[in-house]
Amino acid sequence: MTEAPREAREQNQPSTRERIQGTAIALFSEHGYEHTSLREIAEHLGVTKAALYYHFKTKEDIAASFFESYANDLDGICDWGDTQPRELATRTELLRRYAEVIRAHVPVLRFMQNNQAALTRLDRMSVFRLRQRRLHALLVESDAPLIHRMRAWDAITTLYSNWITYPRVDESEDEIREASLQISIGMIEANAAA
Amino acid sequence: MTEAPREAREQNQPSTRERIQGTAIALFSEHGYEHTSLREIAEHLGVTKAALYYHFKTKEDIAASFFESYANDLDGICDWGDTQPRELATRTELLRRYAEVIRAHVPVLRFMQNNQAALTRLDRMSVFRLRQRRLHALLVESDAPLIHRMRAWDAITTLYSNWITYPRVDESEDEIREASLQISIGMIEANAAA
DNA sequence: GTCTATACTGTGATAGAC
DNA sequence: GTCTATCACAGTATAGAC
Repeated sequence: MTEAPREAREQNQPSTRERIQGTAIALFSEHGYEHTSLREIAEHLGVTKAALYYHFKTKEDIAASFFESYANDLDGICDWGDTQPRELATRTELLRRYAEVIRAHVPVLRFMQNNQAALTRLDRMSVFRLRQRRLHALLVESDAPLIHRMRAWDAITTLYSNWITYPRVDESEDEIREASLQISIGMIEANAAA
Repeated sequence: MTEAPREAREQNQPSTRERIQGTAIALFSEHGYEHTSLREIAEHLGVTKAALYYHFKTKEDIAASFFESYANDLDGICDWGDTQPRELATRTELLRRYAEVIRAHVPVLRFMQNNQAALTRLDRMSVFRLRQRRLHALLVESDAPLIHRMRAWDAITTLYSNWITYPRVDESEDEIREASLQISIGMIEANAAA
């Protein structure tokens, strides 16, 4: 449901695999990963538990499958970054593009934030962090002072953690996003100014 | 083990309750909360599962008990902050004190970061966030522009999230802590300058 | 007050028939 | 490709020994 069909064989109906993903992410978000049973997912789909095990090796494997699209988008940004000069303008543009990717994957990122332990188990967290480090390497020189490297790291984390943890009251999603981006860009500008 | 004895009755040996806490936080950190069974904890202590249930209502209750000391320390900071003028010098000092509290509770905070979902279940996460918001209210005026309020929020989260998520290589814990604090203070200085 | 013995329900997972 | 049957083990609960 959330995810666009990857291989649209008949273009008509989502595959069983995709239906499982859709139901799973909905229930995981509602009740949490650990408190959503496979029986529950199976019942929502009108199949048995064992049917799920045909499509996914384990329960954690279902969760891990959510990240494919996000990881691809992030790779795309870094690929672009590799072709650009290592200067401030490139870096602000990288952050702008990353903000867009985040925007398109908020449910997945929120799920990740809430279930880091489960994802670490399946070595999915390291895949995520590896990409985060690749982006980081584009935002700051590796021989820069610690505080510069750390500020670049914060520029990345700020961008999605505010979206998830900042205690909103009246503000719209767009306002949050815009302010996050401004703070994030401000941090690498501070690096460039020094 | 990690926690200082609260009520030192005989001053000699830790109580069973404290022994459970010590073993639990060690095993939770090693294998993760969800993948540590009560049987495992009980076996390490040479008691039965049921004995754990005498001292704690549920498994989640064990995890929740870790936070008492941290919460108290954070309350202490805010109590002090309430007596001070609402100006920049107070705010940098608040961050400095908070950094010290974090330093004393890194294992607990790391555990929290990794198991947000489990803690949300027991309504322990909201207790934590409530205190975070109290500190936030001391760092920024409630009618300040969104970007200022958000920057104050980032000043708080940066302080402990860098400690946990920043990909360290050679840097010592002290260097990380010092750099985090500097970035954090820089953010509320940016607020004051505007 | 502190613990053991025992049992219960529901979980993720597997093997093998259709 | 899907289902039935079954598994070991999880968290939980209670009765009762010391």
